[in-house]
Amino acid sequence: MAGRAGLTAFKLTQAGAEMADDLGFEQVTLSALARRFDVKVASLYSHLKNSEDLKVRLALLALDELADRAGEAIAGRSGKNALIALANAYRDYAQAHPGRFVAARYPLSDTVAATSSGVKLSRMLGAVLQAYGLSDNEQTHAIRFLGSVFLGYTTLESAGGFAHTAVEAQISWERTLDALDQALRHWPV
Amino acid sequence: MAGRAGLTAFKLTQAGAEMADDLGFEQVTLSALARRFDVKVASLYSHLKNSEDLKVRLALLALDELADRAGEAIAGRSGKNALIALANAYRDYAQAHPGRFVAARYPLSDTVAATSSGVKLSRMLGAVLQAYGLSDNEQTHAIRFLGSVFLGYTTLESAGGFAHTAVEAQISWERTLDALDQALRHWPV
DNA sequence: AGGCTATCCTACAGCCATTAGGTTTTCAAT
DNA sequence: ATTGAAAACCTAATGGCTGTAGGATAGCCT
Repeated sequence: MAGRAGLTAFKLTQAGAEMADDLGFEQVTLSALARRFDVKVASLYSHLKNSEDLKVRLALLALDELADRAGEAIAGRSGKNALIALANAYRDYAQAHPGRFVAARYPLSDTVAATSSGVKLSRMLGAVLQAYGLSDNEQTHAIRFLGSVFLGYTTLESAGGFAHTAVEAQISWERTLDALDQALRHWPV
Repeated sequence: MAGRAGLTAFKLTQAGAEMADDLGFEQVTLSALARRFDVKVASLYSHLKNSEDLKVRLALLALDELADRAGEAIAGRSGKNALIALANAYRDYAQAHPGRFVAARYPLSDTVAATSSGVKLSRMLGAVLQAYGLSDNEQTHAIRFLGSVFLGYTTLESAGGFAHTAVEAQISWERTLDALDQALRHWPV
């Protein structure tokens, strides 16, 4: 026997995130995680409340990482440049970490969601929108609009929804960003 | 004993769709379905290949229904009116049938997807876009853009993503549609 | 050294999916 | 009306996953 595995909730979450990217979010089970650490499943319950707990941790990790990248992307930029940088960070993350990206959409309770990096992300969208000079209420509408486009586009793309047409996805993405900028500059009061 | 249940793949799919809307797509299991028909699980295998088969059938059913409603919505309309009608049909369906709406996003194989009503839906988007006079290539980009917005917005809304701000979701939706129309009318060549 | 505590274990129970192979109902053809 | 095959449904068994209860043990602290 080679001593203890030295498990932590964090290590488990980290490993789960890697598994999610490699095998898919739905393949991340406590059983698979236990196999990976050469440990019995029951042992995981010392570190995780249950399998739901693991999924929530994965969601929070993904939101954290996503918010970090978004923050770096918009640093020192504003206006359309900031918009493009944030959008690309979002899309790049989804492509580099498909499993984590699915995890980021795992439904969280209201209280957990309120303390997640999801709100950070939402505030960053607001920061990017500053340059477009909208009122507070309109900014909220615009944040929802932006969030919808980012989520929808990356979801469709990562699900292979664009793979069947010969038309380049990269161009579609550029058009999408241009269209967004256009819509924001002429926001329908 | 009260005779046979008279199962069919269609009846099972129908019941599964109702269960999805009532309890959530992920709660639709062969076991639950068997309980509902007061039948043993193994009996279902005479009608369904396996549980994956059931999920695919649910996805196809949902895409079918969605395409039907979208088709009715745009009949006799064009331009922004058609866009709004299609968008509302999409959103209404997602709200009325949350479980089916999740099912509609269940990943399909390329060959199955190609024969699904998803392509119908995509062609309807193209039809709506006719009024905006885009080239063939640009229309493909615009279809992806529209699909992204519809999917993203309804996903966020049905996941309760807009419930925390006091700002009305209905207004956000109207702004979103106006913004879409704006972007399409001034499509970035 | 002794003891505490976190860590990890065995054992068990429950739910779900799937397969193999048997029984019963239905229905069409005699 | 009988029969015989196909369809519908069943029992039984396997294996994977989650979760709980309670026991053993390693590492650390005094």
